[in-house]
Amino acid sequence: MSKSKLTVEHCATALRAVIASENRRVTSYDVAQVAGVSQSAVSRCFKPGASVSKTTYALVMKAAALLDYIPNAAARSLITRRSNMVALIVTNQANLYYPELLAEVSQQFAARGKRVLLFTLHREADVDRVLADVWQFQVDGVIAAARLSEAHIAEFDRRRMPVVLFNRTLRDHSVNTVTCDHVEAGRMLASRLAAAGHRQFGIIGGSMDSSVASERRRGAVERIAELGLPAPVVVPGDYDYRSGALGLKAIIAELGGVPDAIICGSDVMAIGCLDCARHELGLEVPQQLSVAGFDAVEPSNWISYNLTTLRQPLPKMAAAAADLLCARIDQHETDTEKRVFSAQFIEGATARLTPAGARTPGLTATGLRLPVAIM
Amino acid sequence: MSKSKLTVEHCATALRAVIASENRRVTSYDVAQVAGVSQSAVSRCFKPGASVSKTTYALVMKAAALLDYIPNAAARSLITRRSNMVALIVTNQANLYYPELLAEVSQQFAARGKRVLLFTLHREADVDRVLADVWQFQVDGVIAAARLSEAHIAEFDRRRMPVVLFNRTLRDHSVNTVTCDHVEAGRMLASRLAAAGHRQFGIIGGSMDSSVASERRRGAVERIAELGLPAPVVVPGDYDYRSGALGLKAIIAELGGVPDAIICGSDVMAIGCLDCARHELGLEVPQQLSVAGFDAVEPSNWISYNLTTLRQPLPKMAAAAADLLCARIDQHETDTEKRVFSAQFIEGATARLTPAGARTPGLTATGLRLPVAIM
DNA sequence: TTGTATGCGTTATCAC
DNA sequence: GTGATAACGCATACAA
Repeated sequence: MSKSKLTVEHCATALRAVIASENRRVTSYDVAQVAGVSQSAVSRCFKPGASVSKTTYALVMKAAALLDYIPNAAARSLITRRSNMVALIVTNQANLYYPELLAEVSQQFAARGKRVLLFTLHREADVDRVLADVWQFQVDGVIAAARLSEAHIAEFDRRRMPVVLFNRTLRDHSVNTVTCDHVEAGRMLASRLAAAGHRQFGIIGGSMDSSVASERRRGAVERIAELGLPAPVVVPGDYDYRSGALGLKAIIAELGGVPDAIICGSDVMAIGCLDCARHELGLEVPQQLSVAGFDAVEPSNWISYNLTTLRQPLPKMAAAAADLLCARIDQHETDTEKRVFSAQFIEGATARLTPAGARTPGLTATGLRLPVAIM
Repeated sequence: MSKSKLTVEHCATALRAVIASENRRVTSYDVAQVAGVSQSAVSRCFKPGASVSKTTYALVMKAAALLDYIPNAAARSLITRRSNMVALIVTNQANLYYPELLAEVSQQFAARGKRVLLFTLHREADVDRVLADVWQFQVDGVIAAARLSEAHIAEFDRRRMPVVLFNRTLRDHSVNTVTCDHVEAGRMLASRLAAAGHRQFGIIGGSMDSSVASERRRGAVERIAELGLPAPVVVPGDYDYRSGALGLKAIIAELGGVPDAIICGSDVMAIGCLDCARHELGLEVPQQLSVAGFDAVEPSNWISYNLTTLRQPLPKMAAAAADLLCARIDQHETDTEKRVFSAQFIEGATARLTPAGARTPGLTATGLRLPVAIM
């Protein structure tokens, strides 16, 4: 062990004692002192592409390690005007039904050197308080997976805060969005079911302020009308298991019989509907009733359900959201873009997907058979 | 509209233009200028219990509103040494199987004026990189719901970083923890099942580095031994649906027959086991086989499963974690405390919970009947 | 490549 | 109650 090394280490431990007694943090000045260089040299060593000599760098890193020095992100953000934090605003609902979303978003940003500050809404009314916090914390951008008003979006603009809406759209506003085409998904599902001969549909929607569920419903209703089928019975739902059972019973009551197919605004409701149909009402699914959902959550794939559903490409959507936001933050991109992904159809086994033909006549509520519809 | 008001508003709009042209942020100096007071007066107005006159306060708030001024948390934290952020370190697994956890923790801290910065681990190996970020971002404390080594905990101490371990314990270390008593839960489950006459157990554990699953397993194994029952067959699992089916088959293979009961380290595995037993192997549950899990995740309550399981009081645990951490942060509490909650038994319908008696003889693999065991 | 000097936006300390 | 002034810890323009 060389003499100079000994000196450096002694110096470091002595300084650590001083720092501890003064009850302050280790700063770049401390490192500079131990390393025998200036504070700016230390600063440069922690900046990726800076011009520092090999020897200075080694000295500084040695001293930093001895002192357990780590740059203070708050102080850095003050001058760089970059906090390397992004806000993720998410409703509890989204959190419960897409548990992967948080992890995906978090990792996509981590890979881009940014961390996620979490803002959960338990009620939509909280949005004002939450936004006030978002401004305070100096995040570099926002991923909003919650319902925001036009006024709120306008505030983002006013504060020049980059934002990407996730599965939300806002007409008449140039704002970055990443969405799954829920209208298309609803249409696709209706088409497939109609092609298999279903005529009378029931639809269990989401809560009234959920744009996702309402778009799915709209797509299905549109397509059913285009195909000239009887108007579906539409009942509201609350996105939960119980809603599925309640919705099914409400539809049967209103229709005075069992429909050919039930389209649910989410998998959890579809599973609730399915369990009710099979275990409470004793209906054979899909022989007497087809049931379909949306989202392809994990349980939809379990043997007991094997649900017919549509999958959102969540990992790709999270990556797209991170890309859009980082482009605005780091490359000062100003053009806005709307990235729309298609849902992927999962056949499952809770819906008949081929025409029943003569093999199983009389399954529809109306007793009428539809020729294979054009998809 | 009074003359002075007009002046203030004009002044504000003019200043906003200047600020925009200089491409800088709105600061407390700007507000002070518009309000006609000093910068420190503005600062005081935004500090909850400060001494400011009614009129000054009104002037400042008016000016702040006109300028869309919000205090900069980064600058504040530099001097107060408080960022009002806490880190939540969580594995992807925990995120997937306890989706409520994130929301609960986030809201508990929001209620205490703190925000959650999210750190997800996709591999345990990431922990070093993640911790480096935790230090950088100057969080006030850490909730760790991931496996941390003794060395890592020691680093928390060294950096004087308050930390609460969530569902993790570390022997020989005085550190705040909030846990569910998983050993007790495992024992409780074994007792109940043994009391109902089950003799031969199979256990599907969690992955080998999951303390939660291993504690549950240990509790069950201990209790089974205490009751003098045959040694259970223990196989590892991976916390996922597929592990449940694989585990069941492995147990049957090793045992050369169907055991009386399977205890799974998590609900998801229990559900996988259940589906395999019923739909692949054609076993009647619970008549031919009892299956139990842990966690009481939402699907465990669905009609198709109605699982016998144990619930962790997650909301209370999240609140306790927030309390402990905030006490250390805000009241500089130095004593450490371990808060242990009991799991709540959920009867469900996938396990026989009363002695079979003479009604259904010969159900056990060994054909022997156990007298009601002492709980 | 390196060191000096300055500013980021706030809170805290002190006189007044 | 109010206003000047000094930190907080870092990055950067500039001179050397």
